[in-house]
Amino acid sequence: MAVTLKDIAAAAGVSRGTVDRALHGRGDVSPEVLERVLRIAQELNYRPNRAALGLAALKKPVRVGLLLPSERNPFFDEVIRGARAAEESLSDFGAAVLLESVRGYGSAEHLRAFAALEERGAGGVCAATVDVPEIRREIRALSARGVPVIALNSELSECGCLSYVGCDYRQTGRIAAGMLLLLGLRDPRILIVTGSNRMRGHNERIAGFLERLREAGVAFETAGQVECEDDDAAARRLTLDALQRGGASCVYVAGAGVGGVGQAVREAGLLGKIPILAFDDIPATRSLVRSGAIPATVCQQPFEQGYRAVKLMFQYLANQATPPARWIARPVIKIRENIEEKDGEV
Amino acid sequence: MAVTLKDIAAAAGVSRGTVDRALHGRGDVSPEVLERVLRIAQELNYRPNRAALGLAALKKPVRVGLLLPSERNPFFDEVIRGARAAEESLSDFGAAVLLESVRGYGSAEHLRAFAALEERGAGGVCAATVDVPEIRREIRALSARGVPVIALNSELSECGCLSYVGCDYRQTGRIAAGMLLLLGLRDPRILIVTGSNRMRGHNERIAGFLERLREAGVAFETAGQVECEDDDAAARRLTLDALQRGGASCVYVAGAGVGGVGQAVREAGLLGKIPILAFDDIPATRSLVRSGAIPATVCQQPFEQGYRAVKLMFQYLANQATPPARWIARPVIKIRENIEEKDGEV
DNA sequence: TTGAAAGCGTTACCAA
DNA sequence: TTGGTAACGCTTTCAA
Repeated sequence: MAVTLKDIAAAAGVSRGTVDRALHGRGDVSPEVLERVLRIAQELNYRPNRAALGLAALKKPVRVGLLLPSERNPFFDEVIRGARAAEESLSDFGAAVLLESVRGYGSAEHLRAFAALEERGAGGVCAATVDVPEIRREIRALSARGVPVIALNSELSECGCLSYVGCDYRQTGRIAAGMLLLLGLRDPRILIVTGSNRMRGHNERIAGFLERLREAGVAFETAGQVECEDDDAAARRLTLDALQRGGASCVYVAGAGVGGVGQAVREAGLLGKIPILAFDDIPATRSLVRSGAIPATVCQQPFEQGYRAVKLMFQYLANQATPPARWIARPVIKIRENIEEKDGEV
Repeated sequence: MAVTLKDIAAAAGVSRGTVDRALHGRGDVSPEVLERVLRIAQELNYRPNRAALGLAALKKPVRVGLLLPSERNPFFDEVIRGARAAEESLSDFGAAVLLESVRGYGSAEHLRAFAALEERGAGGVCAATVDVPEIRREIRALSARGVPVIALNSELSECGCLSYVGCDYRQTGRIAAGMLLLLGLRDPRILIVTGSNRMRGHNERIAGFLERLREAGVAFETAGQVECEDDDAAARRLTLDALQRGGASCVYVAGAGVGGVGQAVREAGLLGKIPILAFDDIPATRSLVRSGAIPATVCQQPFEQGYRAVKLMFQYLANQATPPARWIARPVIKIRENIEEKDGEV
């Protein structure tokens, strides 16, 4: 049978309340008692019972804020599903999720959303936001006010975040390169379509991709790099233009806008003739995988990310369990034969 | 705030104990009270609180039996890791796992292991066993005695199992075919190495593989099919023989014995020249993926399977939550670039 | 057939 | 600085 507070109390000759205060540093405890209790807890390898923690936590429910650029963004819909699943499975422990859904990555709107979450009583916030000074300042201020922040999906530079939950973009780029290698293209000529040069994740995906190709000693060259601002219309225009001018044998899409890229490749009469490598499992990639235009897409488990972020934040708030500095989603390769598998059984 | 027993008791004008008995059909409850309580619970959408359930369940701990052919089998080591992880995360709810590890698939030994688990007080058993009459009879008998069984990793024909937790072998075969298609081999000549023609999973993997190739309209032919009894030495010998005789441009390994296959391909001077398609992430496949001999291996999340089986069984025993008839692990494609990712964060 | 109460492990509040 | 106690939601046992 597991060691309980009561066991420690008995061994230390004090009451359970005192043990509780000693272990959690709340309230006053005399130095001797403190030392004794901590030592005994250590020796007995005390681990608090989660069921009991949960039951007790019901008395003061915890609200986890969620800030996502999820307006009209199917990727973040999955993150939300995961967060809701976590809410559901933690609701018996007193958890609730507050969602602020914004459109795009404008920092003014993100700042408003942070304020709204605090206003609504969030005890902590999981945020997929932008790595700019004004946001970092806000996060530092929130943390100082006792509202910790977990960076979700987009990593943030030093700003006191509790943790990063997301993928390793460089690594997913390397995996995309691995799939390209399997295709066995001779001397590939690669057109790179990125979302934005300001998005760290997109840059890392490109760096990882090229790094791996170089490592493998492939005689590749690039047929240019275009920036589509994650917009399908721009992606279509720029890709078509580049294809007609540059003659690529392969397109690498580091960000969104895949639908536009597919359209351009079709208009150039190259659909199914040159492979498109892309990321994530969203309707646009999914349909191109089905048609064979995308041989493989490298996904990052958005459901899991949402689930994890909420769960880690809750455990921190309710049980003061410190999350790992980084929780990295395992990359998932999807091809035509497994693109229909659905994610998110928990 | 969620609806509690107390709320129902108040609404029905009875005590909490009565509500409990009514909802769970234990003890005597008058028809009128029963009807009233059930109706109110329904209306209020009552969902028992898991933390409280867990806390109360601590009083009578639940033991989940685990029967695995895991002696000298790295695949099942992962299943065990998953089961232990589940035990750990459920230990605060009164769960314990009893492991019986056997060598191979001999039904006599499996029967002994079933008996041992019952003897040791297992309230339910998760078993990776063989689909033969004497085993099915034992499972029926166990179930009748109130010890339910979940089929783990190997599906069993009708024998009253509570659930099947494992992969869809046909589907993983199709995915392997998908990877072969991506490689773009012209008119592939495929040597099929199976573990055993008596293993349903192996047969299904072959069927799915061939089915998908046919669907895709590939002009393939087989360079024979050999049966290695999941043994490396046999696999090496049979593969070498077949390669020298038949001249395959690709080897498909449906079961274990991959290490032997790799050895044979090397001895035939074909390592890295003809692709080997295999399953699971075990040391043998892993090292062949690293060296490039296996372009891709299709894995079935053994950790998850172990975790899931134990968790479902526990929830059934402790909270009478009926598990789904089938819990199918999502297949995972591993190539050189993601073979080092480690599984089993829960 | 029903109700009352104790107990599971933890937290939080009030009194000493 | 400490101890006692009620409370969280559910199960179980004992009395009525």
